[in-house]
Amino acid sequence: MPAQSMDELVSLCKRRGFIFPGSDIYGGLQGTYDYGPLGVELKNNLKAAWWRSMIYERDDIEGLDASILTHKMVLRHSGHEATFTDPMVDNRTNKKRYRLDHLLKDQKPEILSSISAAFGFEGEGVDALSSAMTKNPEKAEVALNAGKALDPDDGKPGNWTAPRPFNMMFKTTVGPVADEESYAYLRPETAQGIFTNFKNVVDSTSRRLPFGIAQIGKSFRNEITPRNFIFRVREFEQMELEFFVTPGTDDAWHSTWVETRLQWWRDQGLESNNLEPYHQTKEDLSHYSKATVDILYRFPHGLEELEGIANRTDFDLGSHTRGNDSLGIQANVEPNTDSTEKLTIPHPETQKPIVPFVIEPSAGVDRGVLAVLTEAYTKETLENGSERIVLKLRPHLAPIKVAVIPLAKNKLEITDVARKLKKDLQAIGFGRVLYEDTGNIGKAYRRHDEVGTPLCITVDFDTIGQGNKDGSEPSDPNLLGTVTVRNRDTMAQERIAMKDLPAYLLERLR
RNA sequence: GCGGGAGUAGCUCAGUCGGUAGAGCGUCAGCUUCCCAAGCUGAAUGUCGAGAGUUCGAGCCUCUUCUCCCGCUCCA
Repeated sequence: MPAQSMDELVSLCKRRGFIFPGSDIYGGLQGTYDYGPLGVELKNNLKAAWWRSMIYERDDIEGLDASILTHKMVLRHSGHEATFTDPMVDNRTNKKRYRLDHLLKDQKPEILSSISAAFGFEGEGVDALSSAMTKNPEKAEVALNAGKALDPDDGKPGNWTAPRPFNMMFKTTVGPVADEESYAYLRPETAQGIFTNFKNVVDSTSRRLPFGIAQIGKSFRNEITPRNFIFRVREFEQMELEFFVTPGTDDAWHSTWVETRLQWWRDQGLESNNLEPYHQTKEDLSHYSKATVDILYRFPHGLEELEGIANRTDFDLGSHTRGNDSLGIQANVEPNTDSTEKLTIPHPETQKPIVPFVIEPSAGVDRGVLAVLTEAYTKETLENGSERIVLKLRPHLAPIKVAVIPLAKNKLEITDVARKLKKDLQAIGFGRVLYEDTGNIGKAYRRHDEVGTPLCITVDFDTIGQGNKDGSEPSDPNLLGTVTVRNRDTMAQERIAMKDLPAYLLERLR
């Protein structure tokens, strides 16, 4: 049974060195977490598994690592400057806070028109009214109160503040002079770096449709309320694929990718009944998307998004394309005279330049780590009544692959063999091997259960051809040069010759 | 940002009326044991989240602030 509460996971992560609060010794910085010695291994393993499945095991995807600092024009034309700046208003009476456009949409028609009249608005539509009000906050405050806008919570007229922008993107100054214009953004998603490099990748790899560009990297969002451990944080890591397809084939590719991604998460050890695809409704869809399927996972705090697979149509490449009004782009894109490029590729049949559609499977690395930890966390009651905590991680994700344990830590003949074995196994290169000599053998096993080490190898007296501590009992000559290998999940042990270990381990740690 | 709860050793937590800082587990060293958290001896680790105030004296009372949890709000 997976972890039931976030608290027990947080505690294990801190205790064993997976994840710590960011800036801990100064009281912590909200929405930041640091990965410790075991956490970084786990996270790297998860990313490596994704990269392998995208880049190495397929023939139609290229890799990329774009910079985090991003030109403001990129995020202007991507639509983020507009949509990531939500004007908020507060009701002073009951202390509730709303997005201005949401609040307006909740009003009855007659109230909406009296607000509109009080503001002196002459255009059409709630969104236009909202953006007009955002540009003139003082007048907007007067209009909201004069028009008696109702609070959706209690249905009474509120005492409204002026709308104030809340920017979800982190800005930073670039260069020595901090003035109005010398700023850049920390990217709010890795995707834009892929779109801006579309032409570079196509030109340097001779790719033709369909093909994808994959990237893993940090992104930053100034979340209002970071919450739930590493689930919602301000600095996080994404694994994103932008898969470019011929318009018309996009729906089929979208379904294909949903299936592919679900299977990948199952391969990381997540149980099917804890994974749930969710088809976003029209109201949920973001500004760029034609259809989005979320892969939800049953986290300790609830069923929430692990990955989103969006059909972004030709919106992104279209938006970043110079002279995009002449290319028959299907998405509703703003004219672009800032970009220097046409982000097009020949149509596979007509060879005419087109802006392709893009399917985007976008997964959160940190959320993935949290899901994998949640799923793996297991509390078992043993036959003797004692309890053990086991992280039943898939071997390819385990931070430590093998622990080599000398049965007696003060017996040189044994520790020498164990140390040499550790070194030899490490050299094979399947991941981290640890020499473990703290406490007694049972303690060592339990410690490695708790961090998910799949196999523990014990060097004992038989290994060195000695029946017991002082050699007073005869040793079985067949056991000379063999060790015991103990399985994390079953606790069963096997006797294996040291020379056979490399093959044995490679087969089991894949 | 609002409302509620919490913050004391690495973890889980106790701390009475305001009067010298505690337990269990864990960690480290040594001994012992030698295959599933056994035992013995010893040790380290606390600005009691931070700052200010009241007081002869504050872990405890007051204020400010930070962080975490729950519920709102938000969530490309």
